[in-house]
Amino acid sequence: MPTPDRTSLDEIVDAARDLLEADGAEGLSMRSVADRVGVRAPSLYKRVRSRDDLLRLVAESTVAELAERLDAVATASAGGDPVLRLADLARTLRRFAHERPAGYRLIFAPPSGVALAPESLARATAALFALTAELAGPDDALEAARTVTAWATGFIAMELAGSFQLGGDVERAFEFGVSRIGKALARLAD
Amino acid sequence: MPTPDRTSLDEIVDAARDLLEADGAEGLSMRSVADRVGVRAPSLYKRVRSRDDLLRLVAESTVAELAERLDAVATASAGGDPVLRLADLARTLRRFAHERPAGYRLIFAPPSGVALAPESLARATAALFALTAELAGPDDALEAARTVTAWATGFIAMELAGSFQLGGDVERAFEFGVSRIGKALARLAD
DNA sequence: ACCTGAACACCGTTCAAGT
DNA sequence: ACCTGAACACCGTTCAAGT
Repeated sequence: MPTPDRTSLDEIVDAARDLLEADGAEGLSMRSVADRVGVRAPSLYKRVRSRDDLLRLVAESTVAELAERLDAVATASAGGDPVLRLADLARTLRRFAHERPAGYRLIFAPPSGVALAPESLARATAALFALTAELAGPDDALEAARTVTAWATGFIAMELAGSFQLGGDVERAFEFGVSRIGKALARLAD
Repeated sequence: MPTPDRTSLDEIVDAARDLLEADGAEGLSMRSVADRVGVRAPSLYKRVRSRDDLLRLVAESTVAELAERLDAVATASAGGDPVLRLADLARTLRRFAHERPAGYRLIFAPPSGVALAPESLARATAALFALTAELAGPDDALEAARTVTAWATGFIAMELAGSFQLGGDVERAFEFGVSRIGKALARLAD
């Protein structure tokens, strides 16, 4: 005789996401997630294949949210100065990382068993890609997008890890970087 | 009655480093390290405070090695074109990351309980810092160093994580990035 | 069809007992 | 002074038994 469902995949992923932000990756255990949704740990395996699979689902849901936000900013600024639009996009990424550091890290520095679908990351960086094509021209668009993405994710990763230890103004360093890189891609002097 | 030492801190750190590169961070357990040096896991606690402490020691030894390599390259190229010297330094960092990906990640994306001494990272980036001061001038030296470090570590992190999924030539993207950024810091056209 | 308790093989870590 | 086995409180995961 079938029993009524006591939870759902969505509820599990949301609980996992909350635990991840509250307690970090090591606080997200199958037992803690199960506790939060009101079942026992073995029941989770009816809906996810493994803990890594659950982490992947959290990463997918987080990257989809990030993509939406980046798209919204790109749309709102459409037609403006590309160098300034690039800075807007980079600030949006950074703001997202500050709001959801653990989820951000899960996307851009996933543990070995967790891999996003290639399309998911591509969708999130599509707005950026369009902008770098505009800035650097179609021949260098891919290289330019990789340069910006590498800088932004590297900057944010170091910031979140507390690696900027020499003092100075982190905001200023961010603005310095995005402005110089934006201009370099457009080959503008100064 | 004292028993003779059956291992040493150096031997433990070396074993941990080898296990880290061979099996990743999750393969580095106190029991596996103990096995490798021929004692039981509880004995390790005579020489390290915790597993995180052991990871920190591995990170410190790795970053010291990296610092030596970067210094050697910087010394060898002293007096040359600063933009080319910067590219040399960046390639050296990338080569190190390819040789020792797990150790590299431990330095630039350490887990939450593992923190390098501030001086260690500063010492490793000293050569880079000197070069960016030369390129961008003393007023922007810190911001310039952060821009280069962020780009290089971000690029390598994405490469190691397999995040460059749109095809294209990763070597070309690396050379494109370092050359554009180097010139941008020096404010050179093209 | 979903959920559960019990169990297995692992962890990091502590500690009393051995030499 | 160092090393050990035993133990504790955790893991992820499997599986037979319940409803």
